[in-house]
Amino acid sequence: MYTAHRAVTEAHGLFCGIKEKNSMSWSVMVGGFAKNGDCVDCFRTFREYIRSADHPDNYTLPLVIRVCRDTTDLQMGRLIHQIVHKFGLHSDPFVAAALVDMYAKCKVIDDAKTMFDTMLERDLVTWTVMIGAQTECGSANEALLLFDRMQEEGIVPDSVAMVNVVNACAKLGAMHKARLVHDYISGKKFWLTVVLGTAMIDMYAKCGCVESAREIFDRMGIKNVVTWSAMIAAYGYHGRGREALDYFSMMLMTGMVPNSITFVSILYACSHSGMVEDGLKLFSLMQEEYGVRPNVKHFTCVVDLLGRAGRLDEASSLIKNMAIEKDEGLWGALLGACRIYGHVELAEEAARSLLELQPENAGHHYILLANIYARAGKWKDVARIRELMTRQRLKKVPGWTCIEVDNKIHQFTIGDHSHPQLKEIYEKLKCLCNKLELAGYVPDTNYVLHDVDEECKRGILYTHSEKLAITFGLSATPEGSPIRITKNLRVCGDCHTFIKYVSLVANRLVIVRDANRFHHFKDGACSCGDYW
DNA sequence: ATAGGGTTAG
Repeated sequence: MYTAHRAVTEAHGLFCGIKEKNSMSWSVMVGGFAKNGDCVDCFRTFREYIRSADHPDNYTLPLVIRVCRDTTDLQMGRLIHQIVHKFGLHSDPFVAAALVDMYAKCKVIDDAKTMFDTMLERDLVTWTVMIGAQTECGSANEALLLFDRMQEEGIVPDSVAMVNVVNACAKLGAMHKARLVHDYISGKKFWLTVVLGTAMIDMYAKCGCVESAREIFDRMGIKNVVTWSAMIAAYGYHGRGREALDYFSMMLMTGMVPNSITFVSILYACSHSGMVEDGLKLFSLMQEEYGVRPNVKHFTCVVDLLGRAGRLDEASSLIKNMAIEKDEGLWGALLGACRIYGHVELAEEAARSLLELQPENAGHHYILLANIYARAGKWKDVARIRELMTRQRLKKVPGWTCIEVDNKIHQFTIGDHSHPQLKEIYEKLKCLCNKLELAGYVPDTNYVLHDVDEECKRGILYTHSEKLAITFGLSATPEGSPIRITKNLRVCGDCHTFIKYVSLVANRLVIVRDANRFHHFKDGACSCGDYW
């Protein structure tokens, strides 16, 4: 009773008074601490339990494993896995599912997979956890294959399982697959819970179709703050700031209280649509009316907002005066703005602060800085940066682009020649470029940082994965149908121009999902207003 | 009076 009311101190008092504790009393106490978020007390009680009992039971173990998951304490997780082994409980489906989930959330997919593969009996939850694990660790494609395998083995999914499948589609941005999954959900008459509905909104939005996302939204009887935030975010990253603001007002009118994430979504929406004043107003409203303390993400949105509008000094002083810890994304936003406006000095300052944080994708930031130097014609500095990168063995993350054709996903990666039609595609791309150039396209070799001649630079631009994917898409899909591509990095300026001309010359709608947002290309223009 | 899986940003 006490643990149910989060009165864990009282519960512990009573617990200490019990002379002969059985496994049930231990598990209630451990679970009580776990529910309350007291991970130190939870682990301590668990240790006492192990010491006093002959062996731990399979009720208590999942509880502590879950705490390891929530705190991503892999070390503790592995220790508990050893205990599980020692007592031969690794084939218990409850314990095993908890372990798989813990490994996945700690991003060690190999251990999750080994655990899953060696299990004797897998039930719905175990499969669901593993499907989620693959998505979590960046193999959404694998997740969808697992879902097929699960069905082959006769396991019938429920709505929680479907949330994980829907998430995999969202991560992939695979529209055909999304439609198939949607049909499946409708056909099997799953109860459209708030969570499943919200996940589907997110899926459609991330597959590039806000309209379908909205249809789901409209049909949902019950919506929570997450549902509204997902819809607002969707309009935001599709560059439809006006509608994001409309939905935000509607949300307030229904009496729904926005949270910290809602404000990140709406601020982000403002920045992507260049609605500076609206964004700044919301930033103060958030603090004054809703008592939401701005975190580093909110500040990043505002820096982005100011930076894109060219108000670099305000952005930079906002960063200087803020009282919370600065992170990679924050400085990255400032650096990005410097790139747009060619502000070399501020870029150097941002890059210096950024690199002090020893970021994981240092290579990316160096490249951004090198881009800024290149634009300013400072080739010596470009060379210096490249040398630094070589010395530190920093590599550029290889760019890839995916396109879904006939329910199959084709991936194009720089330097990867595995696509069977690649030679043909290169020929077609050359031919396409000729047409585009006749229409006015001029390749922008400023985006090539290698110190080679103009002709070589043009050659390098040819290999950009989005160009290959689009060329392939043009011939592999019916005339007039939209082309949807997903890529892992941001579109380069030259490819952005290239795609504009494709939409004009081939008369196609091209929808690009990049690392940050969506671009809808139509009749030679892009929805981002060349601002990304 | 005890156990494992789910949604929004970046």
